[in-house]
Amino acid sequence: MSRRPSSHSGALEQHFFARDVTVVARDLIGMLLCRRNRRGLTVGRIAETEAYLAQGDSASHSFNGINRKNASMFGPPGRAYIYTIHARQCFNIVTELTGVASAVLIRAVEPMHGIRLMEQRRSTCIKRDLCRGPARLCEAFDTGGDFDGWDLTRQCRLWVATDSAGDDFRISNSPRIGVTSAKDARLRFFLTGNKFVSGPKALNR
DNA sequence: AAAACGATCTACT
DNA sequence: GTAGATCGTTTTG
Repeated sequence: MSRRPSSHSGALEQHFFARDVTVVARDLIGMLLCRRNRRGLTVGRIAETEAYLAQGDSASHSFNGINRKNASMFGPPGRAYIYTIHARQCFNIVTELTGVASAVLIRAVEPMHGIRLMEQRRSTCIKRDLCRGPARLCEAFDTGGDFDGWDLTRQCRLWVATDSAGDDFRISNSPRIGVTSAKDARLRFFLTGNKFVSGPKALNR
């Protein structure tokens, strides 16, 4: 029978996120992004991430210091940082110690559960396009700007969970993790050969 | 007040 | 693979 991931996959705790941002970005590959509200439960396996460093990363929103918009990046690890661009949302997870403004952008997840709900939110039935891309997955999971600063370790409404053995969402094949250095010291991580990643660059590796 | 700029997406070849 | 759409925020005059 179908088992609920909330009963077998515990939410990641704060100490998981209180580590080097590139390590967290890599370790998040294969973890589960979970969202629950009155409409139901949606779960996706994290397929692509990107690390934004606290130091020397001109592409990071924290590069020019704290302001009203990016304040969550300077807060405790394990919180959400949600940014709006092109009238769309991007979902980040704050890492390292409080005051160290690093974060991991979730670029793509593989739909695992609640696909019907994702299809409704996204207005498409093309599974590959449901959660491929940072703004698309935000729409599929209905993670609006309200979640900026949200504590993702509480296992409530929106959280990140381990892919613990025995539940319905276990990774069947050992994921091969690809790494590519990008400009401005950014780092991307993704499952090689996974079709649920956001761009052709990742697909080709 | 106007223009330029994005951590993007869709549609189409 | 890429042209065109998109719109809030920042920069410019």
